Order: sequence, then structure tokens, then C-alpha cells
Amino acid sequence: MAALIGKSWADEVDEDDTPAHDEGAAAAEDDDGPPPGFETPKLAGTASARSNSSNSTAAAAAAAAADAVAAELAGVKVSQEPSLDDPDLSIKSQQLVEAEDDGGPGEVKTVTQGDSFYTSAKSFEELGLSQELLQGLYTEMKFERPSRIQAQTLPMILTPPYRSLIAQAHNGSGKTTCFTLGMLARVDPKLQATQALCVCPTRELVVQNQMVLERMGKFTGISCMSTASADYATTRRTRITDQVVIGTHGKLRDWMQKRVLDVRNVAILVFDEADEMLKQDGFADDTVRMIKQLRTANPAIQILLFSATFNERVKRFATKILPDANQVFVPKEELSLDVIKQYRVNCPSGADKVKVLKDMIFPLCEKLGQTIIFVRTRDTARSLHEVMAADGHKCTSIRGGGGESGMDKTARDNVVKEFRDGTTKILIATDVLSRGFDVTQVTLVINFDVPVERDFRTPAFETYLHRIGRSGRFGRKGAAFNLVTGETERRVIDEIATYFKHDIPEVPYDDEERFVDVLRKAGLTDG
DNA sequence: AAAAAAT
Repeated sequence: MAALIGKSWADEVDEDDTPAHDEGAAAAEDDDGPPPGFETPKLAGTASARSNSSNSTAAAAAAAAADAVAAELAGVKVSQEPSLDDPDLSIKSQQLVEAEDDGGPGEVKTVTQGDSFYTSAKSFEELGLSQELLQGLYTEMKFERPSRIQAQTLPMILTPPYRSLIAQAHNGSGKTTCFTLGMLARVDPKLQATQALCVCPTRELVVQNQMVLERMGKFTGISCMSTASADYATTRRTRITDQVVIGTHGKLRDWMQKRVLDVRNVAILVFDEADEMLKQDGFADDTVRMIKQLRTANPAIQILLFSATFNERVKRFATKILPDANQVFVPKEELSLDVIKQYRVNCPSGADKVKVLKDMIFPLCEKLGQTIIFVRTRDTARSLHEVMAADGHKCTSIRGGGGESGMDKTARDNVVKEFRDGTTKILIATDVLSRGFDVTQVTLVINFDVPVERDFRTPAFETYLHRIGRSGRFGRKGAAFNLVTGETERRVIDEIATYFKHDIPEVPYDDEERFVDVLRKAGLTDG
């Protein structure tokens, strides 16, 4: 089945129809009027209490807090101990319908709200877009027709009454185009105020999404500002008038507090990598606060949540926050792309992992397009880079900013730029790049450390899927090697294989012929 | 015991 789904959307799209898949955001601007205050949501209040209590109590408290916040946002009354099965919390008007039969398998679950009925878009013309926007799609983006997720969600996004949407689609299937187009289409080019806002988890995604939005909107005259592109000195004091604003949480909140960013005209709010943005130990507090604030300014605001992954917990949270949203979900067994061949390499020791890189991966890299090597910590990113460089292997590395071991913004920008240029072929990265980063030439992903949660033993299923999804962009070939040392890593990979119902066969760590063979079979090399 | 993100 996974094979069918992977093939279906890939087959639908022409080879050169390569939707760079990113997002943009919109910024708006306005004058006075007290911006809605930044009340601390209940969730934030319980966060500190949580850390003092036992684990199980903490989890229960966190879950209850999350429910309370969600219910409040949804305008739903909830009892002291909300049950997820409480019929009062269920969405009454929703209908479960099979996905439109647009040539793909009907495994995608779509839920539409109220009386709304949407017809899958066979072409961009059907969407009522401006000539300028169509020109951007065809001339600049070189798109021919909507991919499956685009055909399915664009009508939902662009048809009044502009309902909110929670949408899941495979890595590299063109999600960025969905929400970028959504933002551009909903902006009034004549109104010089921020009308669309897009929030992303990393600086790199902000930059990428801005690039895509500016290309797609090239002929519309719509202006875009991002927290990465902003002239720091200027935006501190000058009110933003750009129609689209894209950014990360911290700086956006800063701008709103300083009233540099006026949200009163924002009609559409997008969260890229939405499940990450709603993670309880991550951005959930910030995201909830942001939604609350923008809803105060505009109760009818359209909110879009896009991601390749939504685990059950986040899915529940998301549907509670946006109870009236249309929904598009993909079963997790269908999510692991078959175009990406996945292997494990059992390495007796950590030193053997380095040996595999030196003996197998780096020597073959010229034939392989580009490679990203994922590691767990910033320190590993730095030291592995040093070790490889000391041995004469050319590569670069990137990790997040801030703190003692953080990397400078300018340096990060440069590393990404060189990698996009193709100047560098191999990039060592932390999970700062695990999501959304779109470089078509990436065909190989190495998990130098297998992805685990903070406890070091629970598999990080979503992270795994996002990491390997950096290859195989839009139906292209891809392969992933998991370097495995020790019982824990072995079990983690086993569990990941089971979870996604996808085999991860072994390749002997010292068998060069097998490596070459496997890469050839994956379609990465000719010889 | 991590990564990401504001100053």
C-alpha cells in the first residue's frame, strides 16, 4: 500500500514539475489600537508545576492542561477531568468522507465541516487565482498542475468561508505550495498591511519559505518580510507594512509586543511543521498564545496547520484547538516513502561508524548527488566535522544558534547557501535541518545517530521520517543509512521499522561491494 | 541526559 501511495502522487507529476515546497508568511501592519495582551495561557502556568511533580502526575497534569487550553481556544466548555471520548467534545457537524478519487489510492482520510463540499482541483485555473499568481506558478515555479495534496487542499483553503485546515501529506509532496499559494491568494495587494503570517520552527525554514513565496508571488507585487531577512535596527522601530510576514516564534512575539508587527489585518495564519509547533515540550505554549492573540484581533482568522507527521496525541490536540477545521490525514503505515530505500548498518563500535563514513560514504559521494549526515547533538556535529576534515574529507556542518555551543546565524546562512549552490556535497547537521529543508539534489541521508527522544531509548518516529524525507524530494530517488551500534540503537531501528511497517534491511559495514550494489539498486549510482 | 527559538 505504501508503494501504491508513493507511486501515485509521484506518477501524477511531471518530472520537471518540481514544486519547491516551502512556505511563506505574511506580515501585516497597522496603527494604533492596543494589541491584544499576551496573557499567559494555563498551559504555561502548569509547565513549571509539572517539573516538580512525579512523571505520571506530570504527564496527567500536562494532558489536562493541554485539554483545557484546547477547549478554551475552541470555545468549548470542559469538565474538570476532560475525557477524550466525551461526546460533548466531539465534532458534531463533521462528515467523514473518502478522499476525492483523483487517481490516487483512497487511503487519505478527509473530514470536511458543515455543508462544505470541495471538488479536487485538476488545474490551477479552477482556483480563481489572479493572472499574476498563475504567471508565478507557471513561469517562475514551472508548475504544470497541482500535486495530489495541492489538488485536495487548495479548494479547501481558497473557498469561502475560508475554513481552517489541518493537513498532512508526505514529505516532498508539495505542502509548501499549498500554504504559500493560500497566503498569496488571500492577500489584497492594494492593502498595505500585514495580512498573512507564517510561523516556522527554524531560521532555515523561514529563509526557505520566504524564497518560495517571493518567487511564486513575483508578479503580484506582494511584499514579504521575515524574521531572518529583517534589518534588525529598522524593524525594531519601524512598523512593518509588508503584506506577508514569515518568522520564528521568539522574534514574532517580540515584534508584536513592540508593536512593530500589527496583526489586526491578518486573515490567514500558517504553521509550518505544525505538529512540531504544537509539541508540549516544545513550541506549544508559544503557538497557543499566538493563536489566541490573533483570534482576539480577528475571530474569523483562517488557520492552516501543515505537516508530514501528526502523531495521535498531537492530532487530538490540533483538532481540539481547531474543532471547525477541515482535516486531511494519512495513516502512518502509508507515510514511509517507498522511493526512499532504507538500510541499517550494524557497526561494532562508534569508531566503526566513522570508518563507514570514511571508507564507504565519502569516497562514493561524487556519484551520489548530495548527502546529509544527521547527528544527535551540537557537539557531535562539530567534532565529527573536525574528525572528517582532519582526515582530508571535505564537508560542512550546521547546528542551531544560541548558548555556548551554538552556531552563528551568518555562519548558518553561509553553510546553507553553499549547500544549495552545490559547492559542498556533504553536510553534517543536527535536527535543525531534519524538517522541511528542501534541496532537490539530496539523495542520501545518513543517521549517524538514530533519532531518539530525550530519554535516549524511545524512538523519535516523526524525526526519523522527516530526516529521511530530506532525500527523495518530489518523487526522486533517495536512500537512507542508519548507523547502528549497541542494543538500544538496534531496538530503536526495529521499532521504527515496525511502526511504519517498512523493512530496514542490513548492509554489512565492511562490505564495500554491497554498499555500491545497494546504492545502485536505490537508483543513486549508475555503476 | 537534546534540538529548536528572544533578549
